[in-house]
Amino acid sequence: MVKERKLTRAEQKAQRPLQILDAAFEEFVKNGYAATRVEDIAERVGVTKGTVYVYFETKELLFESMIRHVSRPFGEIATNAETLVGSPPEKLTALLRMVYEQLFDDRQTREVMRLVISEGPKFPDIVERHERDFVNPVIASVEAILAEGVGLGQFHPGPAGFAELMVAPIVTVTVMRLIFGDRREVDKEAYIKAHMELLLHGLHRSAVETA
Amino acid sequence: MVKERKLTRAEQKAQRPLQILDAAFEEFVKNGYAATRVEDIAERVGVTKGTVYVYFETKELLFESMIRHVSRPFGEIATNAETLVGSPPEKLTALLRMVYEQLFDDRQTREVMRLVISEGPKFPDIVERHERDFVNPVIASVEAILAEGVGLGQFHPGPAGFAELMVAPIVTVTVMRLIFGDRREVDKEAYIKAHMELLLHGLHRSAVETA
Amino acid sequence: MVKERKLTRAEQKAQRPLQILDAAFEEFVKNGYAATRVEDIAERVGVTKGTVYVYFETKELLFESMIRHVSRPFGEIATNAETLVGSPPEKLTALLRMVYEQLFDDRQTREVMRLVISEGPKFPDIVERHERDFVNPVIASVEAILAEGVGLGQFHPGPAGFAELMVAPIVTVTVMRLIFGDRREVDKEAYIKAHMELLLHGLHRSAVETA
Amino acid sequence: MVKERKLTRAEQKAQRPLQILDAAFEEFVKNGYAATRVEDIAERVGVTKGTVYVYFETKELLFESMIRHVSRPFGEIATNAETLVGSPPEKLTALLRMVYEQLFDDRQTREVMRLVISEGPKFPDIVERHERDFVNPVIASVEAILAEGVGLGQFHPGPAGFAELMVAPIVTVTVMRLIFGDRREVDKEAYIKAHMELLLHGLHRSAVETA
DNA sequence: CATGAATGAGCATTCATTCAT
DNA sequence: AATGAATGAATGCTCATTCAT
Repeated sequence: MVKERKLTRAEQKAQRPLQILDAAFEEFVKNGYAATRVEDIAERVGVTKGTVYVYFETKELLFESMIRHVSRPFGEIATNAETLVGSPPEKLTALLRMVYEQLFDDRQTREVMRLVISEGPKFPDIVERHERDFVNPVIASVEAILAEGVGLGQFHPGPAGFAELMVAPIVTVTVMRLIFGDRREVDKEAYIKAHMELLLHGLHRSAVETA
Repeated sequence: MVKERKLTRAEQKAQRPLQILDAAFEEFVKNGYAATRVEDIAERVGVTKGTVYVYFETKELLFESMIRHVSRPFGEIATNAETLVGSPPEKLTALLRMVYEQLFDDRQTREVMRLVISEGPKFPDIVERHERDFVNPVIASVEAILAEGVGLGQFHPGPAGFAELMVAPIVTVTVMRLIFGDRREVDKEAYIKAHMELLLHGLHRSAVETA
Repeated sequence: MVKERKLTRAEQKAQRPLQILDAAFEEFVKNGYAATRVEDIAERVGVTKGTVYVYFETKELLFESMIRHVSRPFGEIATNAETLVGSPPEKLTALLRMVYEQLFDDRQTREVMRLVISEGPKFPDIVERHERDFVNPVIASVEAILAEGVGLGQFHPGPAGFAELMVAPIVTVTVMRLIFGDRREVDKEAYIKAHMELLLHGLHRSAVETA
Repeated sequence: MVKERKLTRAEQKAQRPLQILDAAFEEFVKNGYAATRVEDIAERVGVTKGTVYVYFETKELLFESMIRHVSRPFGEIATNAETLVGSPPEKLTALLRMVYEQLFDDRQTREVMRLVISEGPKFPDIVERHERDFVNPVIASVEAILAEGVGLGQFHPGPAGFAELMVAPIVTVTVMRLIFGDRREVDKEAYIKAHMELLLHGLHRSAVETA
């Protein structure tokens, strides 16, 4: 309220599309594409249906714009991955922490994942975008570190062949959060610690023990 | 077509609900709950809209019945887990193979997972069922083996504290299959092998090497 | 239950149409023509929809048959009216008591009146029947007595010109019963007494007093 | 048509609900609640189905609104009754003339009576409203005059105990008009005159004669 | 006769979209 | 830009009616 006073008319108008996109995110996440009413999105912003159509031609385009809108931060991971320092295990640990933050902690990214799963068949574009902007960069970053580790003789080439395995615990805990919400809480730090131990040392005691 | 002649009225009638459930599965999977038309389900069976309502009172009940219908095989895993023999690593490997078959290979279970993710917020019942009939049994079976391994001094208590970590690669590859379909094919056997190696030995070479 | 044992198959079958008509009466009265489901009528008899169609071609014909069925006793009044004895006031009193019994006390006749009012526009036949079998005979009987009374110099020709006036209190209390059910109970005997006094003596005290 | 040009959007909009209510009255009267199609109401106004739903959430609410709409003038009788002057017989006569105008002459009120009779079981609210706004005020007004007449020694306490008896001829002729329409025309003035004579003097000649 | 599965026309209601103001 | 009245196509659901068994 106080802030809004500061905005000029012009600024406020410039905000409209963004407000609509944010409202659209909430509604589409709550109900899915088909079950969401344009009117509910408008209501959430405090405008009428017609206004939404001033900025977005159709509900489909609004949906796609919204996905693009909330997908913005995705690309950063790849960039940041390049700045990591330390040994491969250290870099891997650091990178995976970034993925936890991005995928598990960030509600928007998490819910985009739900929408990609549920609306993907109807909106191939968002699947492609998700692959290009999120999956591929993450996989590439992980692979780079794995390759380095293998090159240095620190990582086994076997499990290192599938970057997906490294991020799987993150994907899984995220999916469970999508499905069960708060009903199945996890001790995040303990989970991450166990995840890292598993990655680096495996379950087998003899292996580590003798090290 | 030829077969149909053989069916008596009574037989045909007994088939109807099953035919409708199967058709409903296909349509709900393709479009999601809201975007699926009862008429399309009927058409797929070769009957008219009204016939669907002879067997299912509402679209919602049809959806829930369909989920129950295709969720039948879930319980078996827990039962079979108890019959496993061998060392904990062997049993774990065998169990995870069963999960691969159930979750990754079986289209119905895979698609139920999609529906649980997308329609869960609207159908809390299917989330509960999925937790009770699938997630919990699998987790419990894995935990039993992990506990045994820890008890025998073969498994580290650290990573063994989270059964989710063991199945995470399966969940992840399944989710990716849901999202990307055939676009991102994986060499399943190589993936499973890497998965098992990772679980048992970890990435770290020194560990294994020195063993 | 016990009674039914006595019925032979044949007898029971002969009953079917009557049972259906009775059930139809209840349902049509409860919901009106349009809002009544043939299935509910069948259910009330303990048969299925199809059975109703064995005996009645359409819902409309069933409705009309039902009206005819429950309208049976109407004609009797006219017959009985002719057997009345006594002075015109005595005969009028006796006749009106018969109308009270027929119209106000008898649930079937009362409810037929409701149906004539509500479904008359759609079923002109039942209006005609009601006029011919009920209204006209009653009016004619009243008129005959009034004419006799006027002829004998006992009744004023003025009010005696409208037989409707004599039965109006009965019609009115019946309509109120249809509308208000038990919510507005009347002391029937007191009402009839007041009705008769009004008819014969009017409200005006001077008139009676000086008599 | 010509007029419409003159209406501004705003004016037209303000008219819409009223137009719809009027159209609804005609259709509901013609067919009853269940057999009336919202689309026919819309068509009568010259708009489409959807427009009706802009103003009325459901068919039921439209029906109830319509009843309220056409029941507006009911309350006036009670108010006007208080302004009557003259002797009790004069006041009674004047009051009953008002009831004739309201109930018998006014098509809307007459048809509301039909709807109360036919739809009352499904819409208890309209029965209550009819009782509160129409029946009770009329009865109360009549009773006040009767009480006054009895108090002045001009009316017999017997028949004066039931106000319903005084209005019964009006109710009856109205019901007959509902049922038979124009088929059974009455000489209204002669009927009213006979009605009044009956009320005040009764049928019995001796009574009046000797007065 | 009786059944009940199947039909299909019908209807209430919803909602994305348009457009005059 | 913003509104919101109006549209009309769509869709869930109902129910009178039919007919093979």
